[in-house]
Amino acid sequence: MSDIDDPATEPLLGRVARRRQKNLEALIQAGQEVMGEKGIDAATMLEIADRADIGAGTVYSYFKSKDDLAIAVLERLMYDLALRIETVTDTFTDPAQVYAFGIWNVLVAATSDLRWKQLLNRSEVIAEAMVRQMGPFAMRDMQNATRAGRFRVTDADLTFRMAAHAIVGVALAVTSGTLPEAAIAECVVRLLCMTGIGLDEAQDLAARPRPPLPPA
Amino acid sequence: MSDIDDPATEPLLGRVARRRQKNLEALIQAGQEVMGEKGIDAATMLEIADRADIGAGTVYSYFKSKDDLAIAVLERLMYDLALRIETVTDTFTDPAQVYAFGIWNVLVAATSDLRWKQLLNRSEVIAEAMVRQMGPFAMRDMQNATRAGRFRVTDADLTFRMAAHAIVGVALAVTSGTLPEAAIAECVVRLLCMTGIGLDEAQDLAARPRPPLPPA
DNA sequence: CGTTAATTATGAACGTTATTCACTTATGAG
DNA sequence: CTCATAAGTGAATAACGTTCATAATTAACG
Repeated sequence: MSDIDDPATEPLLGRVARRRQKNLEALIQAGQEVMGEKGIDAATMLEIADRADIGAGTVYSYFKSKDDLAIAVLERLMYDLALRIETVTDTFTDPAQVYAFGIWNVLVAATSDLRWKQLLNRSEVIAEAMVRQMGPFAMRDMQNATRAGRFRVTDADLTFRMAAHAIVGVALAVTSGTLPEAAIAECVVRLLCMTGIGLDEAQDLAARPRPPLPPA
Repeated sequence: MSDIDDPATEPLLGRVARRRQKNLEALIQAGQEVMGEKGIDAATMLEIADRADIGAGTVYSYFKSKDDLAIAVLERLMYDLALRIETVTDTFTDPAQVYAFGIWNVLVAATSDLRWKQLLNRSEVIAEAMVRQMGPFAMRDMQNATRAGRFRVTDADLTFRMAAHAIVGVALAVTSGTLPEAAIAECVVRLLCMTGIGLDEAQDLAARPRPPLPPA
């Protein structure tokens, strides 16, 4: 109690912090696996904890609740996809096409990736994760396109939030067979319409070729 | 076993059928109350059964599961609102305005009716109920407006499904304070854009006066 | 090194709640 | 009145998220 310097949390960043980081990653990874296999509700905290090789109670020192963990899992999924999309779109010249390419690929991922299918049943959670993680990218693209005179977006936040929920809804309908796969293309067109670009231009945008995404 | 006529289920419609009908109504009513007060998840089957004056186990002879009951509750809510909207719109002459008025009022109900707020947290359930109960009305309106040359909708089912999910998403954001009340108007504009009508006409449509709905 | 205070991990125990089921009650036909 | 069937009942069950008393680990300090 005599030391003058009080570095507070500085010396705490040793083995503990490293293990904590590893455990956190293991938990998100395990959560993604189990929830992706059985769905969020059917996934049990015990199985996730086991697969992450962590005690059942310990999970709660990383996440406040099961929903909290689910949010982290989904946000990770969204962020990873956003980055993969980004690697392709930063070669595009038309800002409107950047946005179009983005939502198209999100829709494709949501309907084809097995992991996503199980997660769609908690629409509000997955849509919220999408807004938080992909929103910044999407809003930037919409604003760029608006500045370039392509889109006419006044509230990018609202517009993308609407798009995110619509995407989840359509993905849900497609994976459950209520809507055909072909609906994806039309969905993209309609989401582009929401930006104020007009139907004809939207169809034109949606018809552009789409380079493949880099592998996950 | 001698009677020639075999009306099958005809004689069964006596006291039993009447009680069954009453119980069903009581259950949906009680479900609406309790779920509207505490949310779907926090509502317990026991409280709902009690309030409907029905044994806890008996509920399962009316609904396969809690989710099933929630779906029935939400579909009832949607259908009632659809009918109330209908009483106003059947005096309209512009078919595009009929659709615009409808989505606007759904959005208003979702953000102002206390009961709805608690239910929004199960987005996919409420959106699905909306599609099932209001979809037929909305699709008819969109198709009318398309025939009249106002909208340019090719897949009304898809378009309204997207709208329903977007509405729920926006309502969720407004009630949670993430979006301001003013977002409702802009949301309506963007949903109208999805019909292919173009931004300017959409804004014009959204600015039209809206007669009040009849009381519930 | 050994000691110690504090932080983190553990998994058994808890409480809650949707659902089931053995049993009772009500109904309508003969 | 009697019986067979359908409907109702609520206590018992099972499952799972979460908590908590205890144990292990850590890093600073003498």
